[in-house]
Amino acid sequence: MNTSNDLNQALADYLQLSETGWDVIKGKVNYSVFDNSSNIIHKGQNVSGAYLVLSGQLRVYTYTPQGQEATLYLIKPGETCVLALNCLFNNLRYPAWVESSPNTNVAMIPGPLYKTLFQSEKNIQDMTVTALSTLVFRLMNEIEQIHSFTVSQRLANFLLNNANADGEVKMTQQQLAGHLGSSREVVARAIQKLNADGLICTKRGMIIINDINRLRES
Amino acid sequence: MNTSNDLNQALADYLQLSETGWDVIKGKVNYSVFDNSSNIIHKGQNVSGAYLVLSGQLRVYTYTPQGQEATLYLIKPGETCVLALNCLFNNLRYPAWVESSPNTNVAMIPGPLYKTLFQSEKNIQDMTVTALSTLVFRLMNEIEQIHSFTVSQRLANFLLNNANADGEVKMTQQQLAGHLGSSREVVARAIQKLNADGLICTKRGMIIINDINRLRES
DNA sequence: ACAGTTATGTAGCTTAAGTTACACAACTGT
DNA sequence: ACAGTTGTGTAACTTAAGCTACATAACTGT
Repeated sequence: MNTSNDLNQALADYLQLSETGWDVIKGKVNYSVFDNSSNIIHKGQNVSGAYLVLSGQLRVYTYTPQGQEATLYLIKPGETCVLALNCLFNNLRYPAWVESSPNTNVAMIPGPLYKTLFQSEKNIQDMTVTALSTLVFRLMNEIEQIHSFTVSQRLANFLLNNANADGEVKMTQQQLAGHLGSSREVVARAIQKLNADGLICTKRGMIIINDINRLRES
Repeated sequence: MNTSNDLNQALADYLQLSETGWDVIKGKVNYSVFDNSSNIIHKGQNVSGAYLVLSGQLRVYTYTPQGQEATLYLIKPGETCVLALNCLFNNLRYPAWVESSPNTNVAMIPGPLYKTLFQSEKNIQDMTVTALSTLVFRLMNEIEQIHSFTVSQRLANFLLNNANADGEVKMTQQQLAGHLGSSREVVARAIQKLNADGLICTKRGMIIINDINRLRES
């Protein structure tokens, strides 16, 4: 996916606009192609529009008071950056950092344009509200998890939710710690335990689920 | 606020609908008057519409795995129940319990009607998106707080944010624990410390802030 | 092949917070 | 006034999780 036509088509597929809606933004969408991993937004920046990932992946993260990165969430193809929408509708500055994976294409619809679309395009309304509500549920669920479960249980949960088809999670322990809001040592301890029980096995930069059923119950 | 006219007027003030918009819902809004504290929604219930608090207060809560209540948030006059909106737009069942304070008036706009209004009424769009995004920020902030601060610091924060004009927070320690997602004993310990340092003083069912500046820095 | 870098495994110490348990104080209703 | 209920104060114990520290393993580039 590299030609301008490809990108336009991908965007159109995701947005499902009416003809008049499409006319509004035609030629005004800003496409960015990131070949390498690079920073896109930094904290405090003004949000210029709605970001829609066409391919690749974006990572949204903040820093803990101790100075280590803490990943908030990942944005996959077809998804928008909810925080950016938030900022857009409330005129706030972006509260986090965003970094792209290699080979990532992003479409940016300028803020005023997006707001115009939002007023009349049913699909944009739906996408916006759905994105926001999904996040609300995810966050509430996470708060509940933090209060109710140990890091070990949350790790098991995270692995189950983020494993690919082969049962692998390709992340370093440091990255896992970032996602769980904990430290590498604590995560390593939990991994060690799961490993000893034979539920998972570890490789450099990845974890492989051995026994998905027992991991679910752990 | 008790006559049907009063309620209608209060609703109109909050919604700021166009004339056509108002015509759509006229006579179809369901007003509820709760004189005493009573349960309004229970977990798993289908959400019938958008709830707008006209006076009094609603409390949204779940239960911890240990069986104790954990307050998620309070809904004050002029605010809607965001979780209900969420459920409405995603056809989900309500994930928590809701209880009213004494003397609470609530307007319920049936779901289909609300969705119709949402498509064209700018103010309803704004209210909905604002309510959702505000919640997103609050939740993210809370997750950050949980990871970064002690219960004592979060308590201080909570007291500062929820004190009335006289610097009082009229809640029992059990209720405070519910809001912080902790246990009464831990909260009592934190209170004891703040009390010993002279930052607050305690009465049965309430806490009074003595030194707001030092509490901010604690 | 080798040096440099990044990731992992482990140990020991410290502390915030959860848990259990109970005495006592303050309200409530009759 | 009294019994019952609800809220508060406090102590002792246990544990998850954070922090420091370091050895070793696995990659990377030249």
